Amino acid sequence: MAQLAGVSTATVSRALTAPQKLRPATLARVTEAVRRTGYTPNLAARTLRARRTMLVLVVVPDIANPFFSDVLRGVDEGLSQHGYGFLIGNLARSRAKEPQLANIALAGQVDGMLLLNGRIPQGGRRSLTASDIPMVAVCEAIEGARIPQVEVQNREAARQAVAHLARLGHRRIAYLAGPPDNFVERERRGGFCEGMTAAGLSARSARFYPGDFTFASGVAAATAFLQTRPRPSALFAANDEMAIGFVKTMRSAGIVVPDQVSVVGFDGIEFADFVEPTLTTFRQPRRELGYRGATLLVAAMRGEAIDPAQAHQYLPVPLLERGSTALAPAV
Amino acid sequence: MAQLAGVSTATVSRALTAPQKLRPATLARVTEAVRRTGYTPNLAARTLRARRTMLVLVVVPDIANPFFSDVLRGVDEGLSQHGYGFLIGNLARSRAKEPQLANIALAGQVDGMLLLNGRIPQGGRRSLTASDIPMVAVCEAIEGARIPQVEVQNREAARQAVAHLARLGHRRIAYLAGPPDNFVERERRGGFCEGMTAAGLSARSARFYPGDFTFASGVAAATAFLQTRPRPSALFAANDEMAIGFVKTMRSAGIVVPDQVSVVGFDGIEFADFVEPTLTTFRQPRRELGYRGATLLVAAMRGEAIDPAQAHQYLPVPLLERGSTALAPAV
DNA sequence: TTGATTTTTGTAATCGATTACATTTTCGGC
DNA sequence: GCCGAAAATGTAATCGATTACAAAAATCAA
Repeated sequence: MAQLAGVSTATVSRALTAPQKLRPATLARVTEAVRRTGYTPNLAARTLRARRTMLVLVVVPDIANPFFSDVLRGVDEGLSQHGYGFLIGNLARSRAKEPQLANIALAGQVDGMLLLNGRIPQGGRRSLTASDIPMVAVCEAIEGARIPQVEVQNREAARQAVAHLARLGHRRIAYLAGPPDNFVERERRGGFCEGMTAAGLSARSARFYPGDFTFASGVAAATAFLQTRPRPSALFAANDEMAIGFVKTMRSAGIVVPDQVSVVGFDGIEFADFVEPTLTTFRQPRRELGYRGATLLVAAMRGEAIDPAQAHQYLPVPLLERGSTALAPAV
Repeated sequence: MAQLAGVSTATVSRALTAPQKLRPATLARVTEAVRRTGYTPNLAARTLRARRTMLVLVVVPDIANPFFSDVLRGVDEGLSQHGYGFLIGNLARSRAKEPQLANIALAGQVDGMLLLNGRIPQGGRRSLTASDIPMVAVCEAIEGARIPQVEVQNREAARQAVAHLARLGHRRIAYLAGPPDNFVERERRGGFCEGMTAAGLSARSARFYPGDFTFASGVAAATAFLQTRPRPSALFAANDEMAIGFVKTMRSAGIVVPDQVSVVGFDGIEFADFVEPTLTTFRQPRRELGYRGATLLVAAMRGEAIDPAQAHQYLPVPLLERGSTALAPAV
C-alpha cells in the first residue's frame, strides 16, 4: 500500500490523520493509492498506539424503554458525526452491572461515558468519579457531580402545568407522583408545589397519589381518586404512562375526561397522541437531549474547554395542549 | 505485574486466556498478582494480535422503534453472556448508511453482524455476502441468504388469526396490509389468504386495505372501511399500530369494537394492553428473538458448526385473545 | 548560487498483548 | 537414579498503526 504510493508508512499515516502536514502532491498520491487498494487502517493498532478507542460507553437504565431509544438516536447522530461509535451498557433497571460497566471505562476500552441513568456507576476497581474519564450526564441529572449535564426544565414545566390548569379555572388539582427516590420526580413535584403557590392555591392541601411511573400505578391512583371527597377537578401526572392508565380507568368508571376531570401528563410519548382523548402533555426533546449530550462529550474527549454556560443545559419542554384538559366544571 | 508473580508475560497471558494450560500453583500466583494489581489486559493489543474484537455490529432499521429496543435487550443478554459487546448501526429507515456499516465489518472492526433489517448491507468496498464474516438475520428474514435466521411464524399466526375470527362466526374478514415490499407483510398476507381458504371463505373476495405499519394508515383504512358495503365484520391488521389507529377511528365514528367489528392486531406492543378495548393480538417473543440470534452468532463466530435444525428458527407467536374480538353480530 | 530556515518525508521505536518455537521442569517406569 | 515423553514455562517475533527524531528537500534572503 505504502509502496504503491511510493512513500513510507509514516506518510500514509499522516495522510490519514493529519493531511495538512503533507505536500498536496504527496497527499494526492497516497489518497489515490488508498482508493485503489481499498485500504482501511486497522482500528486496533491505531487504538493501541494512539490510546484512543473512538468509542463511547452509553449507560442506559433500560434499553427496552422507548424513551431511551429515541435519545439514543440523537446520541448516534452526535457521535457518528465526529467519527465516534458507541457501546451500550444496559443496566436493566438494576445496579448489578454497574461495576462491570465502570471497569470497561477504567480499562480504557472507551474514551468517554454518557450516563442516562442519573448515577455514576459504582463498584469498579477504581472510582470513576476520581478518574479523569470524560463523562456527561443526560436526561437524569446527577446531583453534585462535576460533569457536564443536559436535562429538561422539569421544574419549570411542572409549574406551567399547574398554571395551565389554574387558567382553566381548576382549583382542586391533584398530583400523581413517580418513585420518591427519582430525581425527575422530585423536580416535577417541586415544580408542582411552586406552581400551586404561584396560582394562589395551597400545595399543602393538594392530593398526592403515589405512583412509580407505570401504567398500573396510574390505574391504582384512579381507583383511589374515585374515592376522594371532595374530588379534585384536575390531575397532573409525573409521566404519560401513569396519566394514560389514569384516564383509561376514569373512562371505564364512567367519568368523562376532560369534562369532569382534566389530566396533564409528562414526556410526550408517542401513544399520548393515540389515546382517547389525546393527552395534554409536555414533549421532551428526546433526540435533542441525546444529541447535545453527545456533542458535549465529544468536546470533553477532545480535551476542549467547555464553556461554563454550556456545561449544564436545561432544555425547554413545550406544553402540548390537547384533548385531556378543559375548563373546570362549574361548581 | 508479571514480575510480581515471578513469571513471564506469556504465562500471564495464558493464565487469562487458557488457564487449563497452567499448573494450579502457577495459576494461583498469577491470579493473586492480577487481583492485587487490578490488572486488566489491554483490549486493543489483544485484538491486534489475536485478530478478534469481541464486538458485534447490530444493524437496526430504526433505533427509535420500541420493537427493536426490546429485541436489543435479548441481544445484549445473549452476547454479554459470552463476553461479547455490541455496536449499534442505525440505518434510520434509509439505506444511505449501508456501505458505511458494511465497511465496519469488512475492515475487521467487529467479529460478526446481527441483521435486524431484513437485508444484507450493500455497497461496501467488497461484498459482505462473499466475505466470510459471520452474520445472523433476526426478525426480518433475508430470503435466499445462506446465513442462520431467526424469525417468528408469521404465516402460521396469520392463519390462526383468521381461524380465530371464523370460529367466532365472522365470514366477511378484511385485511389491513403493511408495505408490499416488506417480507413480514408478505408472509402475513399469505397466511391470511391461506387461513381464509382453510375456513372455507374466499380470500379473493376479501377486502384488502393498503397500509404502511403506521398509526395514520390505520386511521386511513378505517375511513375507507366505513364506506365499504357490505361492511366486513372483522379485520386483521398486519401490525398493532395500524390496528390501534383503526380501532380509535371506529370508536370516534360511533362503531362499537368488538360488538360491531372485531379487530386482531400483530406484534403485541405494550400499548395493545392500554387501549380501550384491549387489543387481541399476537405477542412476538422479542427478547427471545434477540437472544436466539445472539446465541447463533456467537456459535458462528467461534467457528462451531451450526446444527442445520437450528439454522433457521421459526418461533411461535401466541395469540392473546382480548377485548377487541367477539362473536360476529347476527346478520 | 549559497547557506540558513522551514517544511516534508523517512527510519525505527513503541503501544501491550498473543503465540510459535525453544527450553526447562515434571513425572512415570524401570 | 536415570531416561524419555509430556507438560509447563520462557524467549522473542509479531500484529499494524503512531510518532519522536533524523534526514532530506524545498524555500527564501542575500
